[in-house]
Amino acid sequence: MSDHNTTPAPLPRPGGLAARAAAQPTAGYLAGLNPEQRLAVEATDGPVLVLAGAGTGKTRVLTTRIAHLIATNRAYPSQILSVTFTNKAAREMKERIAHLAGPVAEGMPWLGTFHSTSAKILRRHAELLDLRSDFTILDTDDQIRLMKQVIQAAEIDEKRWPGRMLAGFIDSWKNRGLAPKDVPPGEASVFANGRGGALYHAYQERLKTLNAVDFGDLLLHCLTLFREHADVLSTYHDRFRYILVDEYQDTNTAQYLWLRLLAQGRRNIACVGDDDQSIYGWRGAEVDNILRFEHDFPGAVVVRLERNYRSTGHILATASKLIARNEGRLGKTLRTEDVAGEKVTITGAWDSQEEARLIGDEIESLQRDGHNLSEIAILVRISAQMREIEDRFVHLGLPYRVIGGPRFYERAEIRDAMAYLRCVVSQSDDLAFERIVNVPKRGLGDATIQILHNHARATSVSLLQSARAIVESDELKPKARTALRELVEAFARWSARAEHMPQGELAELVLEESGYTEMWQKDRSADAAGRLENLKELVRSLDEFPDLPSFLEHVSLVMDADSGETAERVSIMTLHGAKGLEFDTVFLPGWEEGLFPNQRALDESGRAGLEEERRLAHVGLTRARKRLKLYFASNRRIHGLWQSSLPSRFIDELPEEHVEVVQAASNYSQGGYGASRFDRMESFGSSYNTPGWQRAQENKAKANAGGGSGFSESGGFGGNRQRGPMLIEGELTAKSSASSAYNTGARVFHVKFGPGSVASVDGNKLTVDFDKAGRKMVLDSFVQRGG
DNA sequence: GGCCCAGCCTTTTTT
DNA sequence: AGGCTGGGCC
Repeated sequence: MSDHNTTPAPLPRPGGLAARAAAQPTAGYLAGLNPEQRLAVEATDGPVLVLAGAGTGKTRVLTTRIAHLIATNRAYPSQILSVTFTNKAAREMKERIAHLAGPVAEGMPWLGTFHSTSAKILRRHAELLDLRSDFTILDTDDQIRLMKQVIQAAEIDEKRWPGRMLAGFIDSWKNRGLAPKDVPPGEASVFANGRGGALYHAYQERLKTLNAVDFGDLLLHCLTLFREHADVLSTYHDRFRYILVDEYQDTNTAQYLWLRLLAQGRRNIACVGDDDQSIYGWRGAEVDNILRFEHDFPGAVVVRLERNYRSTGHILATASKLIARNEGRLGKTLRTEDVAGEKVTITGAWDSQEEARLIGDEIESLQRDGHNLSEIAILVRISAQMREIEDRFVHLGLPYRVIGGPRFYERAEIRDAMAYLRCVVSQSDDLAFERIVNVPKRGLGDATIQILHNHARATSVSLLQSARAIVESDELKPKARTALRELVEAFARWSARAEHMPQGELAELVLEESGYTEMWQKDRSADAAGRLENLKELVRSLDEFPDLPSFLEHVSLVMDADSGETAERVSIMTLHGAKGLEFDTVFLPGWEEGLFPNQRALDESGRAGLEEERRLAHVGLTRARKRLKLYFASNRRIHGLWQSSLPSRFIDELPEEHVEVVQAASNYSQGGYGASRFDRMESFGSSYNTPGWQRAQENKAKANAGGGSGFSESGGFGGNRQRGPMLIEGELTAKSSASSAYNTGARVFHVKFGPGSVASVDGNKLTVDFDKAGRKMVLDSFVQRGG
């Protein structure tokens, strides 16, 4: 261990727990750890990297380490910063610490995700970043809507340059810790013919006006805070005696910088991860962070956990052999003391429907043998694969559950309801207001919203405030005006009620009075009932929170609702979704070239993409405890078209001695390509005679001839620039003529009503006698002098 | 302003 | 094939 670590300052004893630990030289919580695990727990000071292979007790090490820090008096629970990626992981850790160390875990205020921890820090120092401490956190949906507005305001063709694409660029910049000014000019110009950087800038300005941040900002603003306010950073250095990081291989650059700034203080940082399970490169994770750890944190202790407690011999050997093909890895050799168990099976099917049939049959037979359905999982590469499997299971009456999919809080009805509540809480949440202003339909369409926007922008107020002013005028037609007035009055009423009413009850009232519930009650579509059910569930969950704002914070950051359902069902999920889970029996369908490894990953990231796909395969294989069953189909429908496909190269990479090729015993199979294929896997082709195989070969030849090497040589966005550069400056702040007070008798011009004379003035409201339209009440921001 | 049709695009997913 | 978006028409 490095010698330059500061010994932690002595702490007052946090009571009974410490006393207990001091009394017993070998504390109970250390019992049962293997030597490596124990080292990982007891190497408390200085940087530590724990390379924890699949199933080697990673979470156990993390939680025991925390218990150890507390029990040996090294830190209070509140002095330990512990970050995870997902809420699920954070929740699980909390539970396990509570189990180990008792209720002290309740006092771990700094155990959370990168994002929730960042949000907590930002709320304390919001003013240093030009934000109010009640800033809103936008989700992806809000983000994209805002991007669209920014793009439109810049008069860029939104068809050519969609908001979602800009969101992608900005997201990846934020993942790399780049503020608008830091984006390399070359990259910034990639979007919208050179205007990407300006749009990023404009987007950030809009966020600031809205007092809002997006997910990326949570980290980015923290970086700014830490860098520009050394005094603030040093208070966190004092506070966080120990830092722990879960799934370190998934950190992106921004998170890495965030950690490094915080770890500068005491250098007590322990990162746990597995480079072989890094599967989020496509969203900015840098495997390099873990590969470079010893370089970044000199003197680091590296502990390898290689004893696998999960899988039987054949399964583990298969997974190890596969992942050994990767070059960019730190290298671990997993071993088990478990029995060899069943060999891994590989089954070839004629097509994806037969594949689904075979899996269904296999599961039914397992079920007959008394296996628990909740110990069976089917892991697919892409969600689209789920459908055929689900169809088959429905047909068989086999209970299943799809994990992942659209999350509760992402459903439209929940987001609508949330938008209502956000407006009740905050007068200035324009995005929320815009979302629900015409839901249910009130006859307030684009035209009305445009008027609201114009006034809001001209007078620097929020949309809701703007609406309040406009209903006092004749700007809108009577119908729209009445509708808007009702809405404005309703919000005033609800906000007043919010003070004293339990939030569940309030939500119910809002949904009722706004007509939102009624809208779904009247809806004849099949899922309307489910949506109403979801709304009820939302109202129920609201009451679990002390107040509305804390509920809203929870929803923005903890966007998952664990249904907690434990009924006996087969689980179907993506390989990504399966990380961290384990099952007795795992089915892995779709091991075909193009699907897995996924062609797009190969096209976009080349060799690195292939290695990531292989890691994904490794994750899939290591989810199984006792039984592992791989499948490939010779024909699969992709985007509606039947395509023939070759078995995945990953199948060829599996060790023969641990794998058994199963003959698909179905009538639909055209022959026994399965069994023989594996025998001759080194020499593709020649002796195969089944139609499927021949088709596959033809297809392969065609693909090769067609220049489908997969690697695009261009790297260019050049070529298709058609429009010249446009003006960028000032597009977002189109202030209308600076209007202040008009005097009685002044001549004014109104776009809709034409010329007229001011009859009287009341603040920003003018009564004007229009030459043609007669007497109208208008807002001064809508008229110009003259006429 | 609202409804209906046509065309588009399709990985993986968290916060 | 299918779900969503955008545009055009009433």
